[in-house]
This record gives sequence, structure tokens and C-alpha cells, in this order.
Amino acid sequence: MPRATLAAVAREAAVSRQTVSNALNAPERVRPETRDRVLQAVARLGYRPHRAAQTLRTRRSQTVGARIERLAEGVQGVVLVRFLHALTARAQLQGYRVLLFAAEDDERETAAYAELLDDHDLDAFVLTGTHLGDARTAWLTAHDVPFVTFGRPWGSVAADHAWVDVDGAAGTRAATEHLVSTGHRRIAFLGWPMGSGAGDDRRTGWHRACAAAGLAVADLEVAALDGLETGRAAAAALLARPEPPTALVCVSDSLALGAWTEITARGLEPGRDVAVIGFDDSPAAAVVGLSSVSQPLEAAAETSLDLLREVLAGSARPPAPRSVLLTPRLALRRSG
Amino acid sequence: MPRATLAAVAREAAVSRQTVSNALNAPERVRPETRDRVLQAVARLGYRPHRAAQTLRTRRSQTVGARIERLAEGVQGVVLVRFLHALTARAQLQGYRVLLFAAEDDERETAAYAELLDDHDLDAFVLTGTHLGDARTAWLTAHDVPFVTFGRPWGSVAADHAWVDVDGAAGTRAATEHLVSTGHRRIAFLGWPMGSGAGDDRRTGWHRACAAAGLAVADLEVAALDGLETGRAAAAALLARPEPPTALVCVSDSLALGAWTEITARGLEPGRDVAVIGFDDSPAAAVVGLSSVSQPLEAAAETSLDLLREVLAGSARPPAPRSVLLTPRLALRRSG
DNA sequence: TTGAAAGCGCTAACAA
DNA sequence: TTGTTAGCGCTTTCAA
Repeated sequence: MPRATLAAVAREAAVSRQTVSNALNAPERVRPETRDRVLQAVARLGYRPHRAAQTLRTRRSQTVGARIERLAEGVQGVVLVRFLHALTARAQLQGYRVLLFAAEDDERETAAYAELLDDHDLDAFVLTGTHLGDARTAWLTAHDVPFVTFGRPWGSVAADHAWVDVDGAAGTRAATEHLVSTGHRRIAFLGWPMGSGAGDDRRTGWHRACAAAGLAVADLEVAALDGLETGRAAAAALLARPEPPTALVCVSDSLALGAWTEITARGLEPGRDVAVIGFDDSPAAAVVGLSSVSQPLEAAAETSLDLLREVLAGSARPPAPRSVLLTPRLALRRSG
Repeated sequence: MPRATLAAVAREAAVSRQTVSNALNAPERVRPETRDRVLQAVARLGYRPHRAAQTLRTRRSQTVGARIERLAEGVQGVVLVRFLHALTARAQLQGYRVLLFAAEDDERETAAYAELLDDHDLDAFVLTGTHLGDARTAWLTAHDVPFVTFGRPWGSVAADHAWVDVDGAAGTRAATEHLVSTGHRRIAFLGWPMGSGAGDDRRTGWHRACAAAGLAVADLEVAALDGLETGRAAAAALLARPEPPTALVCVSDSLALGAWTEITARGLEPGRDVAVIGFDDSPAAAVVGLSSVSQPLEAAAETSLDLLREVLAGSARPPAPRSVLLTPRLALRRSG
């Protein structure tokens, strides 16, 4: 069966094409009984509008762009996938689709924006992995393109755009508080080097929880680039001290799993001898029994779309863009 | 700067619009000097055709659909992400985009096809996770929709479509041969229940390698649903035997990691006391040092697009659809 | 080899 | 409230 066109629906319902269009897009302009007649014809014929035609006319594609990143060697990346799945699933419930693109760096990503906007009339973008001095948000703002970021705008300049993020500090704070409540007094933080927004944020949570519990933090903070080997080395340095920490809060599962390796290599048991808590709740964490801070990615996707709708609705007379901070959950396992 | 239209290019090059179109789409019909003039105008104005208009006219969207799966609890799923990234990156080099969709099961996936074809004029689909009695390939074939599968058509009926797959049997055979070469004589296979195409294929590789080496396989084969706990239980049963195996070839990293947990829980060391080799080379495998069979996903994505081009080119007078079997690589680590 | 005309399916602007 | 007209940007006839 060939697809039904709007014209066919108009014939079927014995109205003009414009009335069909109105019945679907501006129902309040059509008398209820006319509208019913049209909707019945739509149902009978199984009519759905043709996107290309709609896009050509309205310059809106009902499609949002999202970048898919190359999966790093580490344990990260699962977060992006889960988010993308949730985003796609929820978007399509609202009549939106997600178009993928790949880009090696920010510069090429903005080039991709230009192309996708010109060629495909994308309505908006969903960005992930925001970072300090993010050139992408500046470009999108300058070009008046609707977008939301999953990840808050890091840095001093209060970027004025809609964003969702997970409260990393709350996650590490909860992790630290849990360790305190189970009797730990020397809790170290295994973080990334200063200057990464998310990393600094997560460090803050640990720091505050320690302060609130009256625990010392001096000498209990080490930094390492993300990775298993680096995490292992950093943990080795901590454990080699005369008075080693009894618990480790880590900025990522990669570092935590590296620490895990070092701990077991020393004949110690994570959780019993040294507590370890990671961040991201990757599958690998579940595998080995590593406690980890779990990001609410379904909620993040849903909120992204909520914010996007607001941005798209208000693009003429923009209200203050909203931002939402979601609280992560602590997934407790054997290690902490 | 507003986007340049084809009409603008025509004015700039002082030709008609059709000549511009011809110069771009059917160069042989245009005199070389005219063509040059047009191409220069295109470059000067930075013209790129508008997809919606092109699609409306030609019924081709230069877009392929791909389903993004919900990431299971286990370790799987990373394979899909890596494949999707490679697919997206390579597709866009050829002027194609990847449109995502989500579907809970095969039935809803075919419903999604119908919708995407009608509404978005998708040119083709790339399917992953083929299985026995796959309703999706039948639907696509019946509706004459171009597609490629990553995963061969399992089952007796020789489905007549283009596909790429990784030779799972070759992977487990290589793993088994490696274990044989390091002195193992009692090599068990920890697989999925009979009836899954990929699982049976992987079992075959182990079986053949054992037969070739003159090793017994009786009683050395256990099956479990994919998962960590199930893998652990299956490994426990194997290791509790009077004459336990000295090595385990596993159908997936999830099962292998489950076995890993059981081995270490017994105070044994994977690789030294019991060898374990998994399948998929997930990040978790790298984390713990699990040897694993690694699928060439970049190659799979590239081949998928090659095959898709052939299918699209030959859709009028179809040649025999091609199929390609790629050989996986054995990533050796501490465990085997 | 190039150009003129028509129309893909839809909706914005306007008229009735 | 409904219908008419026009046109989004492109390519496919067909004629020059």
C-alpha cells in the first residue's frame, strides 16, 4: 500500500488540504466536528506527514543531533551509551529522532554543526562532555542554535544555556559519609589533576564530607590521569605510606579499578582491608563488586528533552534557560 | 550569511538551475568548461544541497537507520557502541548519516522500519544482533528494503542478504589452540544454551580445536545464560569436579568474568592456576587482565558500508548479495 | 549540451 | 472557520 498523502486525507474527509493541516497542527482553528472527521480519515488511511516535505516548508526537522564519541580504552564510555539510548527512546515518544555524528575534536564538532544545520535543518543539539573553555557552547550560542548540555558549563563565565548535570560533589560526599559511618577515619581521594570541572567538583564533595566529620585531608589527596595503570600507581603510593588510608574515594571507576588491582596484588581484600568507592557504576564495577556512584542517566535524558522543549518553545522570547542538577545514587557492593 | 541555494549558484555561474544540478549529479552531461564554471560558483558560495528538498524530490535521504540497544547489565554492549561509532564516522565520510532509533523487540523494530521509511525515506538499515528466526530480515526482504546485517543469518534457511560477521569459531579455535600450545589438556567450554547462532558457532571452534589436538571434550562443556552470576555458578560446578579442567574458554566476557570471580574466590589465580579466555574484549577484560577474543569492529563497520553501497547500487538488477566473514584477534593477557 | 516547466508534500499568508 | 494561492529547494521530464 502506498503511503497516504495529506491530499488523500483531504479528499477522504471532504475538506481542503489546509484544513487537514490545521486539524493536525492547529486544532483550535478547526471546528470540533470537522476535526473529528479529519482525524478519522487520518486513522483510516494511516496517514503520517512526510518529514522531508514538512522540513522543507517549516525549516524544522523534528530531529536533534548528538555526537557519538570514540570509546576510550578505559572503562568510561558506557555512560554515554546509556544516555544516548535513553535519549533516543524518549525522544521518539515525542516525535523526535536522534541523528548521530562523529567528530574528533571541538573544532570539527562545530564544523559538523554548521553542516547539519544547513543540510538537515536539525532543530537542536544535545552535547555531552562539557569542559572548561568549551568552544562548542560558545559557537552554538553565537549562532542562536537551540541546545542543551549534559554537563554543566565549567569555568568562571556563567554560560547562559540550558543544562542538566549530575551533582558529582553530592555523589562523593555520600560516598565519603558512608565510609565515615562505617568507621573510617583516614579517607583518601584519588582524583584527576586540578582543572577538570567534573573532577574538581567530585573532589569538593569528599573534601566537605571530611571537614564536616572533622577528618584530616592533608596528604590524603592524590591526582592521576584517568586510567587503570595510573590509578594503580597512585594507590600504591598511598598504601606505601607509614600511615596509609583505610578507604579510597575515587573520581572514576577506571582509577578505582586500578586501585583495586593494587590492593588485591598486595594480598589485601577490597572492602575488608581497604575500602574503595568508584564513580560511574560501569559494568566492570558490578563485575568485581566495586561500590560506585551511579549517575541517573534515564533522568538526565528525560530532563534534557524537557529543557530542549522549553528552549525550542521560547526561542522567540527566551525565558531564562533552566538548569537541573540531579543527585546520583550510591551503588554499594563488597568494596565499601 | 544565509545558505546558498542552487538558484544562487545558477545565477553566479550564469547558467540555468538544471545545469547546476546536472553538473553535480550527472557531470558527463555537461561540457567540461561549463562544469568548471559551476563548480567554481559552488565553491565560492559554499553551496551544499538541502537534504530535505533533495529527499522530497528523489525519495532518498542519504541516511541509514540503526537501532541502539538498551545496555544490558552485563559487560556486553560495548561492542555495539564501538561499532556504531565506527559506522557513523565512516558513513559521514561518504555523505551518509546515521539515524538512531530504539525498539524493545523485533516486532517493534519492524514497526519502526515502516515508520522511518515512510516518514524519513531512510535509504537502508544496518542491523546488529541477528538471531535464529530473525523476523526483521524477513520483513526487510519482503518489503524490498536495502539492508546489511552485522551478524550472519543464523538458521537453516539461507537468507539471501548481505552480511558481515566475525568468525566466532575461528576466535575460540585460536583461543583453544593457544591453550593447547601452553600445555593444557583439559580445556572446558563455558557457553550459552544450544540454539543461539553465535553461541553455537563459538562452541564449534573450541570443539574442533580439541578434536584436532586429540583432547577429550566429553563432560567439559557447560552452558549458562549470559551473566556474571550464572558464569560463576557454572565455573564452580566445573571446578568442583574430581578432575577439574585447567583452562576455560568462554563464549562471552560476562561468563568469563563470572568464572574469574569464582576462581579468585577459591584462592586460585587466573592464568597461573586456571586459564580463562573470554570473548568480546570488553573494557572490563582489560581491567582485570582477562584474555579475550577481540572483534574487528572498525573493519566490520567499513565492510557494512561497502556492502550497503553494493546493495543500493544493484537494487534494480540485484547481483548476489555478498557476505564477509572477518577474523577476530586474540588479545592475550595474564589470564591465559 | 542547455533551458523551461512541472511537481515532490507540506504549510504560511491571505481571502472568502 | 474554511479554502485558495503560492512556494520551500531540488530534480525529472521534455523541448530547444
